[in-house]
Amino acid sequence: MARKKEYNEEEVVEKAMRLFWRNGYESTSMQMLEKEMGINKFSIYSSFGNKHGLFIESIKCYKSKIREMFENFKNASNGIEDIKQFFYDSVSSSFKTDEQKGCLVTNTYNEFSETEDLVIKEEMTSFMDNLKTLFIEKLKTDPSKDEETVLKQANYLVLAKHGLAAAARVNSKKEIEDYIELTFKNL
Amino acid sequence: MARKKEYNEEEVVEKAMRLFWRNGYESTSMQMLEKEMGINKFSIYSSFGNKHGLFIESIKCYKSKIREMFENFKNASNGIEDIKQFFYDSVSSSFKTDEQKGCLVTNTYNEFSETEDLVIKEEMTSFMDNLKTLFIEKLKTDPSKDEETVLKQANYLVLAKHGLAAAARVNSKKEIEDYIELTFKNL
DNA sequence: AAAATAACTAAACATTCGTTTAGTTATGGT
DNA sequence: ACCATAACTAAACGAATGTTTAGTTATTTT
Repeated sequence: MARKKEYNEEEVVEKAMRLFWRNGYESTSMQMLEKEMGINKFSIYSSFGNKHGLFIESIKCYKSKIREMFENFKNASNGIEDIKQFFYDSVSSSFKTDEQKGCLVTNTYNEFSETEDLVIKEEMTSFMDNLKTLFIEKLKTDPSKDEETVLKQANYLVLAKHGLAAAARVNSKKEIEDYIELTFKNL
Repeated sequence: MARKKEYNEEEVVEKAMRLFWRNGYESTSMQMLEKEMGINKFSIYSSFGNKHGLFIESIKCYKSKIREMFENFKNASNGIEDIKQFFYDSVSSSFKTDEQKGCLVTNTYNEFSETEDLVIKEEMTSFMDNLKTLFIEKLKTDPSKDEETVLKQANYLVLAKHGLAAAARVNSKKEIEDYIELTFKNL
């Protein structure tokens, strides 16, 4: 054995994740990552292979960060009201850390949409699919809704979430809240 | 006087605009632009100064392309039904040319959100503000709506349009249509 | 027809990108 | 205590970026 790493991989990945979130993949350079992560380029490369590997790891980090939020959402038992709360939560969390822009998933999907990067693409669509599945689950708690309606409304909510994510920084908090209210008015 | 230009500036700008639309600003290189526009780098630089200048010109081109659509929308006189039609139109136009991804405005706003590029930023917010103004105008045709409701619903529609733009390629046409239906259900 | 000038081509430019390499420092086991 | 080895620093790498320059071609004016 030999010398120990002077940094914690999980910690530096989280820092990278936030930087990627702020700037997107292409606009985040290795120099910026070096500074933000507080470690040398060599260390980044020996820990994560290359920039792409670091990004994948950042996505995984995001995933685990978001898992808790999803878990809470999943375990709640007030149907549509939970979805609504989820909307509010996701907004307030992106207002809380107001450096972050919108939703990492939406941003990343947009940036990689023209590439052939299937790993990234599948990771992103899996995020969206999971969300849709949760919405369906919640909507099903209302027995008066037939299957078609549930699916329709779930798709609607996924798209509404997209709108929220895309506009979370350009619109005011009040506008966002009004939007959520109206979104749930006829569900 | 001397030699004439062998290309039409308007034509090549439109080609540049479509390329920027597909790839975003950063991911579109001068080499790609050279090929797509069909003219030499030198010609691009002598006509538009630099890459940024060409992009500004591309935005102006987009603006004039969209103006017609906006004008039609403005002159229609069926209130909310016109807004709904506008939603369908903007979706079908982005499905028609399925190379284009979502909405140029939303994409650009996302890409430039972290920069200090005020020219671009203002150009983008002006697009959004114009849209909101039109929505307000349409919603006002219903005398039963008070001013607050109109404003609230206009904001709602702007955000819904965002969601549509962000998800126009990842979701199926049917899902998009259902989304539009539900969006207008309680307006 | 010749001179002037603007538009063309293509190569070179400096800079930045992601990545690698060479050399140093620190820590582990024997 | 010493050697092996892993983690560090910093400089260099080639490729790609946006931009400029030098040199050629074509068109207008006199």
